Amino acid sequence: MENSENIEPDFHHSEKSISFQNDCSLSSQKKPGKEKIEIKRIENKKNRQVTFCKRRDGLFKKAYELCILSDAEVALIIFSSGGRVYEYANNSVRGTIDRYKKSCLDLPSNGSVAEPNAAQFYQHEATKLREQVAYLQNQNRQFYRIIMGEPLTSMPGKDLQNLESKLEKAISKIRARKIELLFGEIERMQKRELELHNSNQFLRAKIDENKRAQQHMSFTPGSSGY
Amino acid sequence: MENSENIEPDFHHSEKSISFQNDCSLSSQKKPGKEKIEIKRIENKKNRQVTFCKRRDGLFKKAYELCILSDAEVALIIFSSGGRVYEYANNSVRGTIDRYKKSCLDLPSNGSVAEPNAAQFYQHEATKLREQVAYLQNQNRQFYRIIMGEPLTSMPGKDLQNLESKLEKAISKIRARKIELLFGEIERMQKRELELHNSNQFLRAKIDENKRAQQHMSFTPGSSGY
DNA sequence: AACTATTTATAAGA
DNA sequence: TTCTTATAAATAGTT
Repeated sequence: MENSENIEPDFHHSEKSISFQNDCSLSSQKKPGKEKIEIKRIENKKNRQVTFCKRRDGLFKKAYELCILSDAEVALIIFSSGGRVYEYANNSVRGTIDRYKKSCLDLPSNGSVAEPNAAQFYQHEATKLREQVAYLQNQNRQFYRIIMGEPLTSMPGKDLQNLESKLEKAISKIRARKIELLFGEIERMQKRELELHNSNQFLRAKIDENKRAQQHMSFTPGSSGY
Repeated sequence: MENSENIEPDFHHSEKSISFQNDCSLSSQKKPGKEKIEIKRIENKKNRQVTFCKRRDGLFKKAYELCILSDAEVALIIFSSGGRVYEYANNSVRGTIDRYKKSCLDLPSNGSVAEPNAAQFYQHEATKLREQVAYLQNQNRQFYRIIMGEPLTSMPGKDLQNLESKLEKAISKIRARKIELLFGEIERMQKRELELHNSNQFLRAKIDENKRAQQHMSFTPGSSGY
């Protein structure tokens, strides 16, 4: 289509790899971009829909592979933003949901809780949610303390260690990101410099042209001769 | 990561491209293997377990991204081959299952609802708690993202700077606290040492006393002394 | 739907 | 368990 590359598609990869050793500055605009995206809601409706389909299928495939490779049981329910439902299960969605409910309610003393009633289920869920709330509140408090400068008394040594390493990682990440931004800035400036240089040359040429024109004028005022 | 290839790209890739034209039998074992696998049950138990964990996490991540990008609602239930349950949902597993049931129009998990009032009560409570969880999760979002390793794209440079310094302070604080704890420990140990020392002296005194008493005894046997 | 440059996931090794 | 690294797989933007 666009290039002669198509003649030998088998060597596509070796050809591609050669491009790794070269600086891309000359050819960076040759190929259309397929870029990293950040994980946030896609505003364009069409794109969102397309991405939904692609990633939904990808997710189903991964779920399938997990089942086969690891001998697991999976149920996956997806509602699109338009409200349509898609499902995957290696056994059956319903069966896996039932197993899930049982696993939530299972009591070691009771051999078979055939069909736990709804009240028990919601009660259990409420308990879980309360735990989650407690956890989140605690985390929130910790965050607040750390950032806002309250003392760290009462935190066990092991948690401190854990937190320290997490923060270290966060800082590394921040620094990497800053460097990335700096490089972006440099690139932008280089581009701008090039633009200015070009426009400069253009202007100089223009000026020279004007000068020459004026010289002609002064040598041959009012005349159209050589 | 990708740039690290630049160290010896020529060697690496020329070898690879040669392998296109040659039989691989001589060099196929040169590189440590990271190979394509076929999708079938992994027989080695350890490998199966490791693969399960990795792919489970990958699946959760993909599910999360699908939710955010495409504004979808997802519930994902996984049972490992060992029978442990893992779940992911952007809202709540239970809520999404309920929605799923409704969308199927005939998936009553329980034919007869034994205690509708109790169930309603807990369901209401669960709903409230879910709201609270959502609120707290939102409140914690920044912290969670940073600490749990989500990307920092989209954060302006100034915020990054700010965050970095806050985390730096937090780390200093953590280290100070750790040192404090260490000093506390040392102090405790010093105190303990002193106690032991004192008790030691006391015991020595006691022993000396006993010795002297025995010497007196041996000098004046059968006598009550003075 | 198909293509492909990139990014992301991950199998194996340390 | 966590990190690394080579490779396979997924996918974003185009056509």
